Amino acid sequence: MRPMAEPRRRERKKRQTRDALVHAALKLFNAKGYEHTAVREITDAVDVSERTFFRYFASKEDLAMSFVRDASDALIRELAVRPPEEEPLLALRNAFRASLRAVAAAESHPGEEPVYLLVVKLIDATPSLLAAHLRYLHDHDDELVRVLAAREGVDPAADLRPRIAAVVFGGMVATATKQWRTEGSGTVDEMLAAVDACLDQVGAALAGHWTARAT
Amino acid sequence: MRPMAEPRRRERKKRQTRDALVHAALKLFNAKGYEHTAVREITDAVDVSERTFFRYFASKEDLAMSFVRDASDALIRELAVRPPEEEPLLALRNAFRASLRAVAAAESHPGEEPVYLLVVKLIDATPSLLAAHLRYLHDHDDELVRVLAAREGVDPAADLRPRIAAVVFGGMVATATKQWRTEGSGTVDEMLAAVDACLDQVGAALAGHWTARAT
DNA sequence: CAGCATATGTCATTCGATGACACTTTGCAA
DNA sequence: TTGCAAAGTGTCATCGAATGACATATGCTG
Repeated sequence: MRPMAEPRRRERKKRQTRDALVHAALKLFNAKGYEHTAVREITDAVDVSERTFFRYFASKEDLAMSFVRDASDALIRELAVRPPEEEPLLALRNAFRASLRAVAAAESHPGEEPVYLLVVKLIDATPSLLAAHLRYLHDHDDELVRVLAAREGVDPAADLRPRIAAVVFGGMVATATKQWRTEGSGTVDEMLAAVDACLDQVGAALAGHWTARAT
Repeated sequence: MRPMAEPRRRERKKRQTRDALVHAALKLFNAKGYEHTAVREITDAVDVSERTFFRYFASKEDLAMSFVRDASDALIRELAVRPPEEEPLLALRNAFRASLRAVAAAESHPGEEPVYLLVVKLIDATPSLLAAHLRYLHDHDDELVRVLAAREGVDPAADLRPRIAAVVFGGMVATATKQWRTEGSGTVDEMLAAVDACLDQVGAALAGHWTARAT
């Protein structure tokens, strides 16, 4: 008959090897860099065949992007539960804050650096991963757009505003990440502060001429 | 002694093979898609070795990105010569208009579809190229930031506004391109109109709640 | 246990990319 | 003109990512 929620050993083992692959990969990536880590090395560390790796992940890149997916999903979820009174950009800001905290807290052994921050730094330091990340954002802003449009009761197909808000917000996060990477100690709070700083100046950056002044 | 600007045959031949590679590649890309075109096929069409290809271009991707580089450079140039009275975003908009027109007019035989538009469509339709394109924008916004900051006389290191303006503008171009690709006939004028439409709504998208209304 | 579905392993192959080395062409100078 | 040095190119070998075909092993269900 049908597989019918075939639980137990099989499913557990799958999750087990998957986790082992991710874990081993991350360890190697952080030790010798993404580019200089062969898939072979990852699979050797877990003792599975190379072919198996590509049954779990579409590509080496895909493995690294799994964290991005998680974070993106978390953002969407948090945005969906923000109170409707909050204006779009404030809701995005708060949702980002909540999701980043949640993702950083999850899957990180206390006392150690949050895994998610390691991944962010890895992505930012690896050209091909950065490209993949940007494309992910570009490809998945539709979900964000949907939620934003629903919150405000507008039609996402006819109204450009939700899409624009999502794109601008994404751009600010990307910009803030760039700043965050090059200065400071790389904590979650600093990241949030950087995003806030960017968002706080969007209005000023787009309106009229800029008056010379210290920031 | 030193090479000392050794011009003539050598340089001409180099440009010749380079152009031949680009031309052959573009033809093949548009015929069977970027992914399904092997470097081998390109070099066979030009009758050079595969190794030579990689002496001209760092990668297959790099060849496709050469057009993006040209367009980006054109935008920077146009922005630099915009009258200082124009506000930053208006200057960007006008510079984009001018550069797009220039790039589309260049290297396109009259009567045919501008080469540049073909490339834009190719990039947009090819995931890996889209990723590369986004990364290019992300990596090269510093140049745009410098010019913007210089125009307005602010310090790009201390002031986030030029960077934010550049990122937002880039986001709008990307968004407009997405729209442009999915609806309409894909002309230069439609592209410009799409960018204008996006830019015209940035203010409304970022401020307060959205009132439901037809766009 | 039998029989099935699924997960995994093995093998072969394609394609992008890079290093090492030899050969040819071009430019320059004695 | 001749001869040398440098730049350009070709050939060969190799690596890594990714995919298809096919066999094998493992867990699931009756």
